Amino acid sequence: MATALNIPIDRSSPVPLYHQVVQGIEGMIRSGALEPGSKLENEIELAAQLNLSRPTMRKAMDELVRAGLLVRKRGVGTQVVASQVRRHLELSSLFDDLARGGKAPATRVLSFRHGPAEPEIAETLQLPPGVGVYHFTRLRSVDEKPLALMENWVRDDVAELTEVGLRDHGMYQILRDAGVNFRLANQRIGAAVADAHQAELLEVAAGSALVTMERTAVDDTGRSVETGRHAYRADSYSFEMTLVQR
Amino acid sequence: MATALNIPIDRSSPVPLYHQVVQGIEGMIRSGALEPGSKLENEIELAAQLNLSRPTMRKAMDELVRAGLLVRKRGVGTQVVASQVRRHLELSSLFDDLARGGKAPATRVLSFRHGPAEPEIAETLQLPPGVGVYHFTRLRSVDEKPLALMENWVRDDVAELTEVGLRDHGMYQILRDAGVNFRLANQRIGAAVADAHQAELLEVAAGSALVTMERTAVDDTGRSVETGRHAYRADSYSFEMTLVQR
DNA sequence: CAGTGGTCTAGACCACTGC
DNA sequence: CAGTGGTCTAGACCACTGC
Repeated sequence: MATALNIPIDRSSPVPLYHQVVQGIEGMIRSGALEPGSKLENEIELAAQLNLSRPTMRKAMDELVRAGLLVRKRGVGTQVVASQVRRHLELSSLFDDLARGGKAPATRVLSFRHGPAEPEIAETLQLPPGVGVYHFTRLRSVDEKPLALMENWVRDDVAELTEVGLRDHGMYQILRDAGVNFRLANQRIGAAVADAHQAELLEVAAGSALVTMERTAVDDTGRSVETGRHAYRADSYSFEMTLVQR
Repeated sequence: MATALNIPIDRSSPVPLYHQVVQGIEGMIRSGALEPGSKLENEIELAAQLNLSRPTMRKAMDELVRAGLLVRKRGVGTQVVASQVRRHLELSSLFDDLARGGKAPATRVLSFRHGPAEPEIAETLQLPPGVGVYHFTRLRSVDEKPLALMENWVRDDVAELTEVGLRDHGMYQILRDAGVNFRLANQRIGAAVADAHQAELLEVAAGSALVTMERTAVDDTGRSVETGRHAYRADSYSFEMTLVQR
């Protein structure tokens, strides 16, 4: 009954073996070769099929379980999840998400300042003495339609930001290019109604629903690099995610 | 410079060793024994200190990285994240969240039906022929204040639901008690403005902001057990989460 | 170059499930 | 009871970082 894996493993590839397995199983699920609800062989058998050790096979399975593609039960086995799975909510930027979706995002920089931080922002970013911030607001549109109003603060010791740079590129892209490796973000999603100013910029009626998001992002040295408050048109944007039981 | 770990490891405990380490480090971070931004010893040294193998130590570290408490960098080392971390968005229920927060949630069951599913719901839950659904709406309040309006559909072959049961217990608790092991959920968070009906029940002005959430939950056999649409008062509720770079 | 985390192996023993 | 995933060990070799 269980489906055998037909995954090419390239031991000379720089891609880790467990990740080749992850990609292979993801591909088989996407292509339909592994049907929703179908059962996999036990992990010892699968490891043998692919000439891998059991820990390596397990590491691949663990990742797929965390991604929400497989479910496992001790004493029973491993199954492909019987429902369509959305992409896991990742640490990504709006600009990248839009670009990946084939859209052409456009950005208008509404304000841009550089200087010392207000106490509240200094506290949020835990700024050391002498470190200032860039503070700017942007309006992001897709196909001429306004989508998001974004206010952000960025430590000024991680990169040099300019108004022109922010108009032409996503903020995360600029920071990554400057050598910032983002590791995690704390974020809060809520709702609000548009005030007159927001309504005019986002081209909706005052009183329309907005999805609000506050985020602070941390890099691989543990520093809080960036914090921001965003408002999205609720008719054009929502946050999708897959939660996995720990 | 690096802080030594002072964690009791009990090899006779049913709690896995790696999880004892996770709990120990979490505790040291919470108590301040491990300061934000401080560096840990390398993992081989830490494993030796606790008399554990390196893979076991690594498994604990991996979990803490995923939880957003540690950041690691190859060739450099491991650090405690320098910012306050919120709890990871988990697969949990509103009722449990409120109860954990020391609140006393109250539920009013506004409607309750049992029968065949509408085609859209049957599709969402991928119901097999002959399986019906419970369909109900609830108003959840905390300290007499309305917080959420919830409409849910539950497969009728996983548990027997009653109006009284739903009034006195959280839905997830009832399902877990009936033997359902939830594994993952797909959810979408957005915003809306309250219509007259919602406004009256939630005791806000019509036109107030609401946080909306749609969710479908999957159990350990891969079945979609439950789907629902919820609306929360935006002035009292938001979704917090920590995203970790994959 | 020394130090760090990342990957991988070949085992062992155990807990849980369903018959 | 047989079958499954869960935990754990003691190594090995490698890639990357910062000096």
